[in-house]
Amino acid sequence: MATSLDITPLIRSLERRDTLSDAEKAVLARGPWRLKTYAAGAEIVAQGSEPKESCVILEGITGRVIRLSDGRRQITALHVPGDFVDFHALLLRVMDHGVEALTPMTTAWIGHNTLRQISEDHAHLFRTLSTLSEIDGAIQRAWIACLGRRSATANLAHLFCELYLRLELTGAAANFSFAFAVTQSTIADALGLSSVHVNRVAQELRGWGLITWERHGVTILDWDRLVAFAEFDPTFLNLKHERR
Amino acid sequence: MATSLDITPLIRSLERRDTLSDAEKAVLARGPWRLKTYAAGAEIVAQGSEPKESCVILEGITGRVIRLSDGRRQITALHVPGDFVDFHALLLRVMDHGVEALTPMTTAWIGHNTLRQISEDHAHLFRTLSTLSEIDGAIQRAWIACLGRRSATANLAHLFCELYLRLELTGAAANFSFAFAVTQSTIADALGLSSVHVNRVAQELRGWGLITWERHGVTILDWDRLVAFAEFDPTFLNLKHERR
DNA sequence: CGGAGGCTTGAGGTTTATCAAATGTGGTGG
DNA sequence: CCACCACATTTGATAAACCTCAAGCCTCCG
Repeated sequence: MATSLDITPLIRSLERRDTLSDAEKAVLARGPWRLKTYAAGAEIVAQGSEPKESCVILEGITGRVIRLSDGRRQITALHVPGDFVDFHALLLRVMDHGVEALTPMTTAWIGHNTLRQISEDHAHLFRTLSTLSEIDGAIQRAWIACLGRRSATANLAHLFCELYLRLELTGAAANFSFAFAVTQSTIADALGLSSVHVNRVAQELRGWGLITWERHGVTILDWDRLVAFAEFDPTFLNLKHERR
Repeated sequence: MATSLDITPLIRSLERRDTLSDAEKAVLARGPWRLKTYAAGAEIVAQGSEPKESCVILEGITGRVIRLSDGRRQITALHVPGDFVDFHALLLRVMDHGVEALTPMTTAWIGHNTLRQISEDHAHLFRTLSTLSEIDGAIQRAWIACLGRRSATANLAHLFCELYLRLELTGAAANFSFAFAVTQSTIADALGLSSVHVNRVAQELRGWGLITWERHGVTILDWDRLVAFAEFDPTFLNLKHERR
C-alpha cells in the first residue's frame, strides 16, 4: 500500500493541462506514495513547520489557514481532489500557513527527495507539476481581486463557479451539483466575512434562483446568470490542454 | 546589449535564498536578455495575452492588475527590482492579469525557450527560479489574509513592512527608508480601498509616529512598533538562505 | 430524548465608500 | 519667472456594506 496507490485524481488534473507520456505516468504512479486519512477538523500541516513531504488530495476538501494573534483565521485557499496542496513546501522551507481538513480526507504523500529527483530526471514532468502550483497562484490572484473589489455576494458566487469547475475536472461534480460538507462559518473565513453575513449573502443568491445550498450539497440552478453576476472568467483555471 | 546585461538584482534575490554555482550564474548571465524601458503608467503585459518571454525588474515598481468590467481594478501584487514578474507565463499560457509600470521602469526579458532549456539542463537552477515564484505565491497568501481579516490600517502597515524588506534585499532600501513614487490611489487599488480611505489610514500611521510618507518617499520611524501593529511575520518572504 | 452545533433572523454599531470641494504640487508654455 | 494646468492630497458630510451581539430554531447524533 505504501508504493502502488491510485492517484487518478492527480493524473486527471495534470492531463487536463498537458500530455503525459506513459513513462511519466509510470514515474508518478511509482511514487512512492504514503496514504493517510484525516477526520474533519484535523490539522494536516502546521503553520511554521518544515515538512519533508507534500500531499495530494484523493478525497475531501482542505483549507490553507493563516491564523491571527486574536484567534481569528483567514482561509487563503480551498483544495479539492487532484490538488497538490503543498507542492510549494518543496521549495519554501517553513510553512507560511497551515493546512486543515474541512471534511473527512484521504491524501497521498510523496517525499521531497522524490520530487527533487523528478526535477533532475524528468524535467517536463516537473514543469507540469509546477504548472499546478502556478494555477494555484492564479486562483489566489482571483481571490485577491474578489476580496478587494467585489461585493460579498459576487465573491460567494465567484467561489461557487470556481469550485464547480475544479470539482468537475476530476469527476467530483456533475450536472451543476456537488457535495459540499463545509459550514457557512468556514466559508466566512475564506471570504473574509462574518458567518452571519455569509448566511445573508447566500440567501440572496437563493432568492435570485441562482443556487441551492443546503445540508451538504450545492446546486447551481442557472450557470449563465451566476457566471454573469460574478463576472467569472475561467481563464485563471488554465483549463486549456497544451503540450508545454 | 541583447546578450550581456547586468542582472545583479535577480542574482542577489536568488542568492539570498540559495547557493548558485559559478556555472549556474554564467547560464543566467548568458541569457540572452533583452533590455526594455517603460514610462510610468505603461502597460507591460496585457491581461489575456500569451507572452513568449518573461521579465525581471532591474529598476522601478510594477503592479499585477486585474480589471473589472466597470473599469475598477485590483492590484494583486507589487514587484520591485530583482523580482521575476511573470515567470508563471512560462507555464500558464494565457495571462490572467496584466502587468503595469507604476513608476519608470527598466526590465530584462528572457525567452520561454531559454527557461525551458534551463529546466532541462540545470534542474537546480530551475528550482531556485521556481522558488521565487513560490515566494510570490506566499506573498499573495499574506495579502489575502490582510484583505480578509485585517483592518485597513494594519494592511497598509503590513504592506510597508513587506516592501521595506523586499527592497532592502537588493539594496533599493536602507536605513528604514525607500523611494516610493506610487500614488495613494494606486495603493488603494492594492489594498482594496478607496483613495480617500488610504489617505486617512496613512494619516493614522503618521499620527502614531510610525511612518512618514510624502512626495516620493517612505520612512519607517519605528520598525518594531510598526511590525507589532501589523502583526508582521516575515516567514512568508523566505529570507533564510539554504541549499535546496 | 437531550445536547451540541449549525443556520436564521433582528437590532444597533463600526468601518469604509461615495460625492464634493478645497488645498497643495510639479510641470509647461509664454 | 510667472500663469496656468493637470493631478495628487486632504477634508467634510452622508450613505452603504458589513460586523457584533443576542436569541430562537433546526438537524443530527448519541
